[in-house]
Amino acid sequence: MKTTRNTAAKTAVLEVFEKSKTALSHTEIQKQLNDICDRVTIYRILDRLMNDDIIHKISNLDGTVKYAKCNHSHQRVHIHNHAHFSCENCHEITCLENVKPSYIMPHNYKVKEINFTLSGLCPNCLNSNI
Amino acid sequence: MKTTRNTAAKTAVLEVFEKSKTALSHTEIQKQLNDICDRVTIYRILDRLMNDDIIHKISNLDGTVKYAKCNHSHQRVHIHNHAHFSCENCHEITCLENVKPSYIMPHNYKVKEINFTLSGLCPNCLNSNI
DNA sequence: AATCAACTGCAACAATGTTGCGTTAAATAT
DNA sequence: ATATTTAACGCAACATTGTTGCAGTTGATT
Ligand SMILES: [Mn+2]
Ligand SMILES: [Mn+2]
Ligand SMILES: [Zn+2]
Ligand SMILES: [Zn+2]
Repeated sequence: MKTTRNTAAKTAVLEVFEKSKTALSHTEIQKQLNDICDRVTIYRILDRLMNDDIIHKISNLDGTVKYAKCNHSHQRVHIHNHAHFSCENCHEITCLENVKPSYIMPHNYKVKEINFTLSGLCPNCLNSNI
Repeated sequence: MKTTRNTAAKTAVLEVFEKSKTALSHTEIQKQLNDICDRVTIYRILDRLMNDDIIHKISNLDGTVKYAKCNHSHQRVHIHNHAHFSCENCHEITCLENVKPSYIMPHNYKVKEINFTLSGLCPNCLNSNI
């Protein structure tokens, strides 16, 4: 098995995730890193962090892709079954760790992963009533 | 209000949707159209059809975006609350019109749209046990 | 300190989607 | 039927996002 190394760039990316309360896109991460590494390197770090179940990917209806830290990496069986919220006003994406959809599937499908994203207005934008 | 016109290209795109049982990407549509129009035109037609609630967009975890016909355009209040299934083997995406997730949201969020995509193996690929 | 492979930077590329603008052709009125 | 209006089109040019190959670098281990 391939071992994974702790490089300066990887540590920096992890710090950015640690500081952020919302999910981040590749571009947002790059800006916060102030070009301490190449953008290709960021893509590769994100891939590794996903493989190691440290972050997870969130794909939004508008096509944007963001990443967020997993708050359950300690669990033996790692499963991302929580929902995400995408604000149509401020475009922030947050994990709703406690929102887990229930649903009934037709037979003959094998479900391995789910992606449940809700969009609308987040508490912040709702209060400043647009 | 801007009126919408029935052009040859738009009719051709609609026929492609009519024939297809699964959701289609922009590229798949372009191939089936045999270059009867420019690819930019297809993008613009898709935008119009979405505005008119004739098709809807499906955004997958792997970043691919597909479109499918709405089977409920007749309803007075048009809402896309059904799930979609994305097969990790054949990459086909199908509407699961009868699968509608139930969930409990925290207060202070205003939900306007949901995107619920499940992935795994579709009935076809499950039977030919990969 | 030497070794080894994971990691990086760079360049080059592919895929996807957008915009501006001059031209074409639906829909409507004459 | 013909003229008018403007939605829709083709084309070129561009932006963004993500991928790949390869030579060089650096983290971890011995
Ligand atoms: Mn998670
Ligand atoms: Mn629909
Ligand atoms: Zn917001
Ligand atoms: Zn399949």
